[in-house]
Amino acid sequence: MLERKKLPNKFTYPFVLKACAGIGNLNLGKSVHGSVMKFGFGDEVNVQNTLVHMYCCCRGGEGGIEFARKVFDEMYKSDSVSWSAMIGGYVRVGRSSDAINLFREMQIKGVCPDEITMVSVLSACTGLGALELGKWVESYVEKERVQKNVELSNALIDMFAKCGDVDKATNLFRSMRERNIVSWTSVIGGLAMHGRGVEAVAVFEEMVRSGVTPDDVVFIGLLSACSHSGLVDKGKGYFDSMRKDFSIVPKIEHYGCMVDMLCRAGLVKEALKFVQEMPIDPNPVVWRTLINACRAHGELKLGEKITRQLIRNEPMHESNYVLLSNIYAKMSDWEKKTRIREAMDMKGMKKIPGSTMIELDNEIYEFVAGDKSHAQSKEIYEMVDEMGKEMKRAGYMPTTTEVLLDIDDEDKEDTLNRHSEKLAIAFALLNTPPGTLIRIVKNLRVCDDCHSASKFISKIYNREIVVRDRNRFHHFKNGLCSCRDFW
DNA sequence: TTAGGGTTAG
Repeated sequence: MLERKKLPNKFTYPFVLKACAGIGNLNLGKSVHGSVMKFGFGDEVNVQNTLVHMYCCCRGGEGGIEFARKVFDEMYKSDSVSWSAMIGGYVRVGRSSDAINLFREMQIKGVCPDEITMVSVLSACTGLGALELGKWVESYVEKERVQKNVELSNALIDMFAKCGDVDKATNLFRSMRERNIVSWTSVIGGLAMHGRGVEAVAVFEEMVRSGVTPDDVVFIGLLSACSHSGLVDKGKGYFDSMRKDFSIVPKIEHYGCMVDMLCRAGLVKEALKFVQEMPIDPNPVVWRTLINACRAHGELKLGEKITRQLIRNEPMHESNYVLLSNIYAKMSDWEKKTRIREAMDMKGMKKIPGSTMIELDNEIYEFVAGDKSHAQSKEIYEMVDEMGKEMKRAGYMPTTTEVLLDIDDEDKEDTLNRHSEKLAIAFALLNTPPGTLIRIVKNLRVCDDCHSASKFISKIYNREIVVRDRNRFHHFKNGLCSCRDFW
């Protein structure tokens, strides 16, 4: 009897391509794409949509996102699924601006977005830290009556929290009729980022009381909340409770939170002991947390030793060199610092340039250190000078040990004044009415000097300044910061 | 009976 050969049909490929997406192997995906063409399913919109999604999920070589865009651009007919797949793809690889631009194109083309599209667009706003844009998306959802399901509400909570308006995030959470563990996690994590640990703990307790079983992710948010608010004893208690009361085995992220918690509290030695006694291997993130604490709390020799070991294990990770360079700067050991710089140059590594973003009148402005590209550049630098004078009159001392260059103090001060954060604040002071809140978003952590300067500026100019840095928020008000100088 | 989405340390 002849064996009947089964041929793939148009329902087969979405399955297979989805599996490829899960594996994330570009070459495998390409070969399935070849098969799609061979069997004549290259014009099926459903198959094309999954191809776009598959390529968006693939790494390797030059990355799959450009292949995805090629398939997407060549589609004869596209629907909201195609656009969502492509927009979501950009978000996943961190290309939030491209995601937003594609959404604008979608509107011009007249393709109607649905709730899934809007979730990705909100994630893009979150990635950029663009609150005004996020608010616009929210009003669009209301106006166009996009179905507001749990996922979309969760995306809104996350967006508001990570774009700086955690009160709005909390209110939204309160108004939800149906919540799931992600909703709770988003609001707890959001409060954590803003240093509102006591409230985060209260929300967690409320969650448990209401019968929702915590998972490992919500514990990351909870422990990070304790860490950012200096609640060391509470944090230790919850860490033990994970295993004891909820049978959750702590993962490296939970250990990371504990190390961070001890470090922020200045308990560097205890943190080191904790790391040495951990039942799982510490990863580079844990070591870097410890190293940064060594620098901040003056344990410079210990920090140097750990960093040297880390560089031996991870020689191509640039932030390790930056950490070591920061330690030498604090030791005022310019010779060793220069050698680190040279080692980085030889390996072709560069420090990531710091940048600061600010939204004004529906535009996004970005500043880098020493930026002269802005039309208002002259006024901005005049404003920076004026700010410097006012701050000094109020008692501000530039933190010149932060500057990683072997130059004299006056030049160091000039370098500090050109930090992107100060340029963005000057720009905001020039262009917004007195008393208005200033929101800025940084790609790196805020430096000691900008942190100190922001406190002075909030008082002198009577402005609340909300800064999102790489890890968390700082709310500067009347000369104080919500992080209570733990960061 | 197929395709796109939300939370995760520093």
